[in-house]
Amino acid sequence: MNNAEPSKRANLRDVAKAAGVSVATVSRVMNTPQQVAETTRERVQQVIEDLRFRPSAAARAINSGRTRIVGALTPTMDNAIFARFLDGLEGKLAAADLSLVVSATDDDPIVELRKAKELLNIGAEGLVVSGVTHSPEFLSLIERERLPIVAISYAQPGFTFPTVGYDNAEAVTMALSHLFDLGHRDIAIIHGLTLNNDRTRARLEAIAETALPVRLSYFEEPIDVEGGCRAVQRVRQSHPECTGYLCFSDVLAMGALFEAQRQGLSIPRDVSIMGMEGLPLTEHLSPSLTTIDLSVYEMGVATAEALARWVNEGVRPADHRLPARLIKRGSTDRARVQP
Amino acid sequence: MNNAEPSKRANLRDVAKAAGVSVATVSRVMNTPQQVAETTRERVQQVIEDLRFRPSAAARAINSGRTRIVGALTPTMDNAIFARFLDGLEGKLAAADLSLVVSATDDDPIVELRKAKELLNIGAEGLVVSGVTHSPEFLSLIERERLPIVAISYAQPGFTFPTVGYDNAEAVTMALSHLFDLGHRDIAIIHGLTLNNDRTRARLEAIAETALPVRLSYFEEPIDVEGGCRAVQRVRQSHPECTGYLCFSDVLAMGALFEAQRQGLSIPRDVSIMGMEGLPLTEHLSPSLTTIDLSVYEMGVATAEALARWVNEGVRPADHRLPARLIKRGSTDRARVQP
DNA sequence: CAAAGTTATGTAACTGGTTACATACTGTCT
DNA sequence: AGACAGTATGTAACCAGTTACATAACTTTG
Repeated sequence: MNNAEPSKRANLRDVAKAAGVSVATVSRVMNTPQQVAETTRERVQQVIEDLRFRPSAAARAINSGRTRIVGALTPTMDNAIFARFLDGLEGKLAAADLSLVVSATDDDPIVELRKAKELLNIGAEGLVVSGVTHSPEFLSLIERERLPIVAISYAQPGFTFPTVGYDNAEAVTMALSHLFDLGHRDIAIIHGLTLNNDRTRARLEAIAETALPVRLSYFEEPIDVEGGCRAVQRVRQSHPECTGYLCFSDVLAMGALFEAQRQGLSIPRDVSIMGMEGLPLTEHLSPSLTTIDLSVYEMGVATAEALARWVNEGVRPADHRLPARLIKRGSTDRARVQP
Repeated sequence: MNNAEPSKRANLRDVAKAAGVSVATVSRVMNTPQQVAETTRERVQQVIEDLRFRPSAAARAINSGRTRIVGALTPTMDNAIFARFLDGLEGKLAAADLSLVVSATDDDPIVELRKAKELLNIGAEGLVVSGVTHSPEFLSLIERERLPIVAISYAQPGFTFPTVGYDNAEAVTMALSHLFDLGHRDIAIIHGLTLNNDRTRARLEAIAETALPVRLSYFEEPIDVEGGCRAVQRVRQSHPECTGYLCFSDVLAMGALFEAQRQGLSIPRDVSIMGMEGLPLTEHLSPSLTTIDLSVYEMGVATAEALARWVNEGVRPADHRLPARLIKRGSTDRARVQP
């Protein structure tokens, strides 16, 4: 009575044998059930359930050439902005029956290339990358594989791959103008590392070309709250005349706000601070943070739609430009009259 | 002269033919190169490069039975705590040559079951889930597939699957004791939705069993900054006598802090507020937030190590209990003397 | 009632790798 | 010189599905 089954997973042949039909019939029950007579279909279904048959993804993939997997290469996940983006991305991809593999690049092109290759090795059918600057090896890899790929956080119609993102120049100009309109003339630009980050560089270039009569000073720090704090310490030391702090990220802006308050500054009376991104959190700070909303969640959704159509239907998506919108809140106000 | 190649991707046979060797030799060049004579190996390597040959992941998987993919089912990604966890998880998994597919369940067991099935369908070799409460269908699915799986955020030795997490009861008791030691007797417990969240429920149960002579009132809100704000509004209305606010999440605590300050309360003079999780951000708030550090990043790393060993080497990991540590900061202090 | 059409099912080739086994070649030892 | 070991390579089966084509049974039509 020792029913010592090897307990191996059942395959198509096992099901066919148990149901007394051919493998083709079982395959049809699963893929085109209307082609199978009702009695046969029900019998096969029953066997499938009894044997707990689950078709092998690999075997399917080998025939269809499809894995239904796409990959996202982001600098990190531990950053509110990418977390929010990925949340939007995953939700919409799942609706299109695609699975999302995430991979952090740490803003290093070498890591990006390596991880992109790994994604291809596991059969990713499409990719999401951050920004439009990539290593030549990466670009040629994508090109020769003819891989569907979408670049995010950067609106650049006509780029090598479709872009889903905002116009960084427009967004930063909007921010600078806001401070200018409030009378700020000495402005500290607090930004993330420019190394391997074209979004930051694009914003800096736009700022550099401004026609507004403002005096700018620049402070580079890693994009975390700590970085925002340190930036403000540096601003206070080297450029205490600045009355407007423009941060290229809400995270930096939060750090800046906290540190400025810790230093006894009243925001916005003494100094105006603004961020960029539009994280939900910023609304609840005291004072609430003026920011440029970059619709990050929507970017995730739009990216998923674009990539899903390309991967599933072969339609290369058009560029998708997301609006940048000034959200005026409590952390910015008219500049104090200079002494 | 029209060299109209169909430009199909090269496969093993193509490479073998072009190099004038058998498919077995090409396969050996890729997997056990030392078995192949040097001249042959070099010739084949050259053809592989010329033809841009990339072995099909599906074909490999069909033979090895391995996909090198694992899945993580988290309630959401758009939450600092899971983002940080996933970041640690992905990094360590990548080092073990495993790819991470993420899937948001929205704390809904039905979605969890559906997405778990989808992960199995794409061939996930292992799973990460949040907490130890799951639908019976989910549990039996895991059991009959004998799938390596790790539950996080919950230390429970002897549970159906290995757990990597902290002791929720210990953590919350630590928090409550801290407030008690500071003289707080009327304490508001601000927590996330209990529905489908066993971490929250475990903390509530531990709190309910406390021997400390304190008067507790409970406020349930979604875990976001907004929720923290609303909770404080409710506390101020219905239980203004509370001097200690214990939030089960740093995100709630931030909202609570902001709202309390907005209502003109001085923290920690009028009210002490504390969170749980130990997000880096909390250190920089004004006042800095007292919290229970739950080593979330480390949890990601430990989970990756546990799951990677199980998936790669077949070794079912032991439970891994992470320390909960009180980080005393500026947002808590001695309770005002009651009038 | 035979020809034609429809429907259900089966056979076997095919996808792209891996690998057990067979074979051919080279060198060593007695 | 012949037996033997060791190395390099090839042949073909195999993994678990899909699908083109063949076939059989049954229905419809002239």
